[in-house]
Amino acid sequence: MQGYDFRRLQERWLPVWDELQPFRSGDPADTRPRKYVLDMFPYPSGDLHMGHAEAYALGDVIARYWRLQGFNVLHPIGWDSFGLPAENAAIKRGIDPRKWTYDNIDQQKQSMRRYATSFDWDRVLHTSDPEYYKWNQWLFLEMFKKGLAYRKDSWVNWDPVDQTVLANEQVLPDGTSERSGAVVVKRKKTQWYLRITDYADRLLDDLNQLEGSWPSKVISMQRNWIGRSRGADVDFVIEGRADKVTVFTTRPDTLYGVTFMVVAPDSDLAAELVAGADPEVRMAFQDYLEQVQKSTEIERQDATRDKTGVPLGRFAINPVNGERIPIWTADYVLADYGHGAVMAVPAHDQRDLDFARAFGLPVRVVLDTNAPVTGAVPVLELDENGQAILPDELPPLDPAATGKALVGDGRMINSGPLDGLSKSNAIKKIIEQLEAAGTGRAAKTYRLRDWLISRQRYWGTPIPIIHGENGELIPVPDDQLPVLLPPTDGLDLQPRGQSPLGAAEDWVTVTNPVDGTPARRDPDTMDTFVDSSWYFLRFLSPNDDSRAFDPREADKWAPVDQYVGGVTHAILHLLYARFITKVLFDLGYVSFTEPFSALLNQGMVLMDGSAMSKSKGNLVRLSDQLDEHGVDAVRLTMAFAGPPEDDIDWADVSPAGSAKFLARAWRLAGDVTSSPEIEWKTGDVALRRQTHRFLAEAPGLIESFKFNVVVARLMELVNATRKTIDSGPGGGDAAVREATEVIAVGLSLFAPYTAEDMWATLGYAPSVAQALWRKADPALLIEESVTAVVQVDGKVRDRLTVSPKIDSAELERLARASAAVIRSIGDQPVTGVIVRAPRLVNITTR
RNA sequence: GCCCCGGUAGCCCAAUUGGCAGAGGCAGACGACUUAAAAUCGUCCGAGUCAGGGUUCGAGUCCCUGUCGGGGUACCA
Repeated sequence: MQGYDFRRLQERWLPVWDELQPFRSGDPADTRPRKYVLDMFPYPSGDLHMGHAEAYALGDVIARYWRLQGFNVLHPIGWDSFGLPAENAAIKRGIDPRKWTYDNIDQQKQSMRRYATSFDWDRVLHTSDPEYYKWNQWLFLEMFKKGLAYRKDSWVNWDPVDQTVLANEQVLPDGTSERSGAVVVKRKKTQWYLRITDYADRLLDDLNQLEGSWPSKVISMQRNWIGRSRGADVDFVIEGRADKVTVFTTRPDTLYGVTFMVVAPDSDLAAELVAGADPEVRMAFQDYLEQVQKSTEIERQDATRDKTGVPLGRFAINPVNGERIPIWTADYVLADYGHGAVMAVPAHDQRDLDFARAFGLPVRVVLDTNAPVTGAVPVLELDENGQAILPDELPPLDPAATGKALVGDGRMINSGPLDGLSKSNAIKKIIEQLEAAGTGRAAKTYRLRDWLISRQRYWGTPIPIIHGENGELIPVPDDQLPVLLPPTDGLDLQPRGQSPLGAAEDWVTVTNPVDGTPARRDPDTMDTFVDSSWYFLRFLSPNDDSRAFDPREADKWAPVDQYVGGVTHAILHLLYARFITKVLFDLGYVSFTEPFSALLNQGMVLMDGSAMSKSKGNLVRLSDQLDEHGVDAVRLTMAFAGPPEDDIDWADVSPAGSAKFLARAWRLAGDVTSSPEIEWKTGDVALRRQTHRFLAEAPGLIESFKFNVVVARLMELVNATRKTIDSGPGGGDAAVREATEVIAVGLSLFAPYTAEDMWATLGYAPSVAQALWRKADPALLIEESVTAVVQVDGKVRDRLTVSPKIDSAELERLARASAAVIRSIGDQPVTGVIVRAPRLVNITTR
């Protein structure tokens, strides 16, 4: 007999699976219950790498597990194949982005096949196929018709390297582009947006449903990103202006402490207010605005930077006390948050205080934070002698002098009718008063902004809008979809800040479908996150050319039962997919509001403590690993390395060790000498118990993603079986066959080639992929005896072998009779006995 | 700055959720087989759970403080 040779196994079984196609899910006569297991689809840049290998190994464990449990599992794969890298590669090397993209897809497809991923290859999709992006355009037009897609002239994030606008979500916290790494700048542009802010409350509140099924980290990141704050809108009369200006504040209780107002320099409001001011003021404002616009996101977001700003020479009237306050402009106020204007309360807001101190503006305390809050237990500070400092001896509250805004709770002062109230009571009362007076109301606002989806690049979905001569926006009629991308011949794809499509004259020039007058196509393409926001639905009927997806299939399969992917998409992709799902629900196309019922985030694969990269010289090539250790060993290593959400440092794990274990398991099958018809009952009881304990435990471990523990249990079972063969009843024992069969089925989750070969050696055909998980025999799970620990004062003094059914009184009697226990108690009085039958007795003497 | 997560043998990780700290692997040592080596098989070596305090009959597990590491977020009114 030959030794374990992973190359031979791979060559033997791959053609068999191709022939058998055990992972097809589309049989309408299939009556098994269904599960939808989805891996995030890849972007086709080059071949698969170690990160893909981890993600797809783990997703495959879950898909194969549910199949073993008797489910019809939908486990599809496709490619997120639009996007800038294809276009940039095309520019750099002069190849058509189509060729680059589809060549890469072919390569990845072959690698996945070799990697033994259990995908349903009948359902493959590529988002760059016209058959796919047609439905992107359909979705866009559905949203356009509902007012959810709209154009807006606004300051946008501009990537000066890729020469395109970016969504807020694509700008990293350090102000650089997540794609190109360039420092993002602001430009004013008319762009297409999707009205995700209309869904902010639902996107936030529905996260509660996902609690427990999604990683809490992702949930909190999404909550943070949506960033709902509650407070009040307050209307301020502006001198010399008919309309009031509304500001949003989370601290309406401090309204009596307002000493000035600040508007965002890049807001329409600032421009309008300054228009009526003196020429010097206008000049100063212009200078300031230019200076602000020149600054990058990085500079702007540096909170330690000194406050800057200029007065606008205009005044507002505080609605609660009639005070006249100056209006300033400063870039610490953002144009697109709230109303682009704030009421400044320097005594109780650090930013306002910094600004007031920089420009000598008044500071008025309206909340005494030294005063005990009504109903609360006062916390007194102690002096150096440990004596309590009484409130009236505390240092005076003077933020103007200390530079520290008073943000705590306390008692309202200098606030007319609010005096004496606590912060939260004052907020309630002032909102009532504002509402009664008609000068304000309770309000909430969000950090989330509308989703900017237009891109000035070639390799994406054309936006299906025609611009009429008079600027009207006409949807491309349904029967003219898809709007195909023009060929790249003669087009200059070099980024120049305008969509290359605009230069394709034949393509861009059309007649107005309404009145036949000359018109032009919208030259922009969509953000590729639109493509990936609904692809999980297209998998359900990938070849349906009459609609985006078949709602009957959606009722059968969706939402996705288990989604698997990297935490890098915690905000972007997952938020967009949730949003689009809710839109499709509102439009009546689906009957659920959340796309992914459960989410597993796998960690990253590192090398020597950091992410792999060519420049760091720590790149581990997947193909090298597969050549050296084989597919099964690499997959097993991914599963065994630790909890799936933890990063794997390839330097810490041992694919060679995995290969050794697989060889050890595989040899068991060759040592089984009994036939499949053997009577299990005749087998070695100890091994049978262990086998059935594995059968009972493994499902719970898999379902809680403890793949590493399942592998460890398999190792134990292999060790025990080996022992039974070599130094027990031998390879002819029924328990050896039973254990080896269970090992083969268990291993099929992680190491399909090895498992398949074992299964054949054990005399079964055609495929372990079509086997089922065996039920554990309850009779074999009952232990005959257990070890009871006897403690004295918490220290273990004796161990007793007892029946698992022993009652407390009997166990206590045995424990107190133990010589070791009696010795250890000595002549101390026994003060208590805790009995947890059948495992533990603790006798206390204190 | 704010929010969240983590620290268990030299290393990667388990521990029925408050009940004997060790399942598994890597590395290491020794032995068997071999002319020898590899492969294989067997045996062994190993922390008292980051530090301090608290709750409890009992704490790796719960609470507090600190520390180290990781992540998210940051003029969001």
